[in-house]
Amino acid sequence: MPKKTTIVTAIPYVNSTPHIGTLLTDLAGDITARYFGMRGDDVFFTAGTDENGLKIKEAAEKAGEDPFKFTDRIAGRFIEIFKTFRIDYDAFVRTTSEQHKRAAQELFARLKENGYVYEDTYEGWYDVSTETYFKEPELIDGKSPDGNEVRWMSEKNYFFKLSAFQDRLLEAYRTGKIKIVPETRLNEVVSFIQQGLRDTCISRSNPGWGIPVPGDESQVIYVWFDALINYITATGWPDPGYEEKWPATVQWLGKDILTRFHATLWPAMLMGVGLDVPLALAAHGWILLGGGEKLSKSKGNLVEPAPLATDLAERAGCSQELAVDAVRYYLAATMPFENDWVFTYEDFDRRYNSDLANDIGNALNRSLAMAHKFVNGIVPDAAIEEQARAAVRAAKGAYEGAMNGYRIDEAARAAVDLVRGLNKYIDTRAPWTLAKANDPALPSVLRSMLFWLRAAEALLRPLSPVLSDAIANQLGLPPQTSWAAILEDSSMPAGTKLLQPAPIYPRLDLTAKAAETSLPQPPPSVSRAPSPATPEPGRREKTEGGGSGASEITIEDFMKVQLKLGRILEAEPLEGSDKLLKLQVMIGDEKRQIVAGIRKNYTPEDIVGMQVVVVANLKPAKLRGTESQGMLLAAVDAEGGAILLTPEKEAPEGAQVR
RNA sequence: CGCGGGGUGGAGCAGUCUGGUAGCUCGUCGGGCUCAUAACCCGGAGGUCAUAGGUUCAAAUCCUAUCCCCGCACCCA
Repeated sequence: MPKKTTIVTAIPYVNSTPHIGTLLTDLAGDITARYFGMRGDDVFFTAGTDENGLKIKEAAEKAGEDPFKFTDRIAGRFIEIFKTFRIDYDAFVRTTSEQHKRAAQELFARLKENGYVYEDTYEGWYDVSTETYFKEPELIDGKSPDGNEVRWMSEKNYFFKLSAFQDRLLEAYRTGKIKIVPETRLNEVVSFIQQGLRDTCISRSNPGWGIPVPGDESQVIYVWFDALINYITATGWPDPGYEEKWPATVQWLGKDILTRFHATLWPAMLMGVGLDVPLALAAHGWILLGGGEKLSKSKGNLVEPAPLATDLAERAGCSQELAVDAVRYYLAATMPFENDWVFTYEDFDRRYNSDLANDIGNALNRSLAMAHKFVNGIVPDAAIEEQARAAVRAAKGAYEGAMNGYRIDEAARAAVDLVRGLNKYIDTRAPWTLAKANDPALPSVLRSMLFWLRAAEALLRPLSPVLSDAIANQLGLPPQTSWAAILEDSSMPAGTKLLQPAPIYPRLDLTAKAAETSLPQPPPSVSRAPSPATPEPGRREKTEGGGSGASEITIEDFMKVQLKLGRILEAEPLEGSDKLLKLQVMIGDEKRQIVAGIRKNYTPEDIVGMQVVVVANLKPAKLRGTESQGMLLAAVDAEGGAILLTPEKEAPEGAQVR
């Protein structure tokens, strides 16, 4: 009987755009699910979207949309991102679904039956935009502490007796019944609980959006309370059969929602209805932008994952699918736990080159090249050297240890370290020297190298499945999906016909100049909102240290960029790419070939004859093997598509733009 | 004394619980190799481990004090 493993992920609130931080939680879940799946567990992996709450209703109204349409649309965006990034969940719970509504109401009703829910009157100044009550002394000039309008509310609400669970929760943490990852956060949780838990209000007056309190249509279940329930909705609860899938083996979430919600309220809710608590709560940190600022939906300073991948695909010349896996790898390798991680495009590029293109790509490339040169591309029937076996065993062990503690960053490191070890091994054993000397050890060394690569393919697979597929493919084998097979000779069978090596991840040109100019403010940067005009007092400006694009530039800097007006003469799709168009653009009397990633929104017919703004002094770059002598300016829409900038009226060609 | 996290070579981190020659990746300098994607391998330079005291044969690690940074309504991973 395979082991049952349930992995659940915190669900994002659908009031805005998904970004790389949103993805982190689900990616962690997906990687965990893939890993345990390879180990042979019967994995159940869930994701979802949080769609209730007054805030959603208001966001919908603001957008002039019916809330159902609005949530469909936004949830669709998240689902799209998850699909693009191969978040391969088994169940997806939208909290507006009937199934969830039923589970939430049932749980509420049972808690009430068990005496953990009571009614009381809640009075205070209510800030609608944040759905928070304030007490009189907390108000500033009759407004909420952050300046929102408040209104006096006095309403009957339902309360959850959280206080009754204090001892049981402490017990669960002291005995390790619920494990917290990383362990450092355990202190935080315990000290929070020890400070004393207060009963929490779990309903709001019904605004016509949300899940009604069972038996009292005047109230809806508080959005946080309802959202947590999604984890058991996914298992089919309260219908029989859910026992197979609950409790969760691990729940993934961000560190911000650990203490107050997932480590206290949620287990208490489960205890209140006699359900098991999750075995582990894994809380990752945040990915911050260059200035150390938190990525936040409300601040709008987002790095969106899809454009990040698209941009990489174009700059590096790899497929979109592989670029997605590069982003997956990057996020996995830098997954923050104890500390937050500062994201910069420079760091992203560096990591891509060093780990993916250089270490992994080159190891595969040189190994295959040698196998073709020395043994005709057929895996020789020779013993695998003990050194190779030992290296694989060690890496596998390190990886398992990391994953047991849900340390995805460490697992990623174990995988790349294995490949680094291979590069050392190759240099030490120098097959090219053995070949010259007709040394009989040559076939063994070659098979060892290939065996080593095969193991790396397996270790990388949970992180970057498409990359692993590509490696397997070049090795002439089906994907290695069995964890147990990693150490077996048969994982790299003698007689296997190897394919010709071909770069999976072409290197990015990161010469100093290239980093500044041809690193075109990648699309995502456009969505980085300008920082507030007046920096918050007390917040230090961190612009030094090669900080990312957030820093200010002088007019001189800007003037270095030569923008000119051009007209598109010809346009045709670029072979081998579904994003790129090859354009011939007239800039005054100069004709330029420009490759642009605009195919998502434009067909060649659309744009021939159009006037566009061209960066004229951009260092030429090769995209998909075709030279591009400039770039077009475009705005980026929510889906990462480009919207070309064009003059408001016909302007002289070749004109300066400033 | 509100709670919590952090300050380690140019950058990003590990090491701190269980004191014992300061480690990794990137960058940089030099060398090697030529199988390979100007990649790969080896070596060097560069750190008084925030500061000041203390414990100890020995402190990045333990203790005390101080300074600085970052979170901590809601939302957000």
